[in-house]
Amino acid sequence: MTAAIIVALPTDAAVDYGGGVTDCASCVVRNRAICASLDADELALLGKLGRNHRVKAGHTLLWEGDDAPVVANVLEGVLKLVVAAADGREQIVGVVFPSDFIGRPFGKESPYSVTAMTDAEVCIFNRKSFDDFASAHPDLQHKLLRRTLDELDRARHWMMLLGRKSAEEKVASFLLEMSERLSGQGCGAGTQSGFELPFGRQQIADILGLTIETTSRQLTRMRAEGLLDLPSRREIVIHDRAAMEAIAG
Amino acid sequence: MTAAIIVALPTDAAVDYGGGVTDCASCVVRNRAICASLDADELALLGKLGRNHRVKAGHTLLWEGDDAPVVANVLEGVLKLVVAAADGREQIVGVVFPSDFIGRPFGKESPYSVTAMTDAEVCIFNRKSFDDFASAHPDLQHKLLRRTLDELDRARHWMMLLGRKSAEEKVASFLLEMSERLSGQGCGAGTQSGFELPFGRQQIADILGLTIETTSRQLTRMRAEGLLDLPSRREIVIHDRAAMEAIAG
DNA sequence: CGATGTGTTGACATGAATCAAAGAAAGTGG
DNA sequence: CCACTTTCTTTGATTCATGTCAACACATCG
Repeated sequence: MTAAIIVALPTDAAVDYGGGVTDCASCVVRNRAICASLDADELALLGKLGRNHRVKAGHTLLWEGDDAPVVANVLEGVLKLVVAAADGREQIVGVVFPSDFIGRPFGKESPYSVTAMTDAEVCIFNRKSFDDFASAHPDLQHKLLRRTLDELDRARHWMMLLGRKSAEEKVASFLLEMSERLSGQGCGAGTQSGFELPFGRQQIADILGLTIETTSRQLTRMRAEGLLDLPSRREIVIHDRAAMEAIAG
Repeated sequence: MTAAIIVALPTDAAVDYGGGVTDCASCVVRNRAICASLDADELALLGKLGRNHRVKAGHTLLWEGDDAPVVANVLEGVLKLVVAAADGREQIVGVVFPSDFIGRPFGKESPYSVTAMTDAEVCIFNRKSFDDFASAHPDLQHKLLRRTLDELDRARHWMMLLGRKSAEEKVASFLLEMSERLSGQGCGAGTQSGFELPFGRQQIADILGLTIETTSRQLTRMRAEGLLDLPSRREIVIHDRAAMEAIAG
């Protein structure tokens, strides 16, 4: 199955936490990330602590259980938060997009792994420095609190899906949520009926707590029923949104 | 005086948000709840905003989807956070104990219902007043942030359980977590091997994303295998903790 | 072109849900 | 304290959704 994950260990040399110096003023997520709470002076200060850093698709930024030395803002790309069992089973517990925050402030170790699903760019901070900075800047902390509360709501909502929904309902819910979150990305207005997923079947399965086969079958069936189209491996076009919502429950 | 803060909630007339005036200085959770971040003066201020309130077992304090007019600290008892589907399926997405915080600060509506599983006592705040107070008190907000981050970690960990674990693993994980959280309660040191659950089989099932029958069968089987004892409906005695941990995965 | 990773499809096995009924406990009222 | 009801739990028989195993199809890429 997913042997790769078990093999790779903290030795992964691809992760050094250096990277380019940050210029916050011109940052693409300046107004959407938690940094939006800061004025020019504060931003300059924080900028000194941050380092831009590229992560290739498939590479892991933070390892579950490791001391988590960094937190970061996502500038570009999509990353997944993964909890794994000893035997290799994986559950994706979160997916983060540009302007989202990653890492565990005020905590010793990372409760999950963070892995890039696409090539990504993140703005990294040493955790300790960030913690100190945050403690001194209530507005930043307020933003972080709001974000964390939103994430918690999302996680709990997802718990309902994982614990109580059928495979069909899971897939429908997933497609609807993704169409929303992905369209939030490209500045285009409203929800799009067609979109490109940043992940493959196995990863959808890991998000939904299903196997890749069940996931594939559900998608095929939905296509057969005219609910959607699958123009290519990662593209989805939802035809009948209302029906999809009815199924999602 | 006890100005009813808000009223009118669906069906359940037992909920009015009046209740006794709060005396924070002598509060049982003074040093464990988020209030621990406040000094005497601040506490007095917050105390004016709070009202003690009793909730009978089975009664609901907050309804999913409703405007959430209040937040609260738990003083005594155990409450559940529930997300329900239209057809009645329920998933318990959180269980809160004394000194825990409930409600959704800085948010419009409650993303889940909050229902007492035992007779409970809570210290209630009008949400708006609390939001304002919190915004003016960074230390309080910091505590709240830490708590929320912890809750998020716990929720994500639970997602792994819901999405990927077998019924047997779920029950074992549940028993271990409960034995820890419940012993955290009574000031007794360390984890206890025997404890009394504050909920029945159906509720365990709703926490684990199982049916009541499967839950019951797993417990019976574990007893048959000598892993545990079930002295009464709600009592659990874990005999072989190591084996239980091995099963939990 | 073979080689490799990824997705689809089929046949089959199985864990958990469902349906049904019987037992235990816990209330209730006499 | 005893019948009686109600609620909760256990147990059994059966079904069904999803997992598992296996083969194949389809891209993509040296």
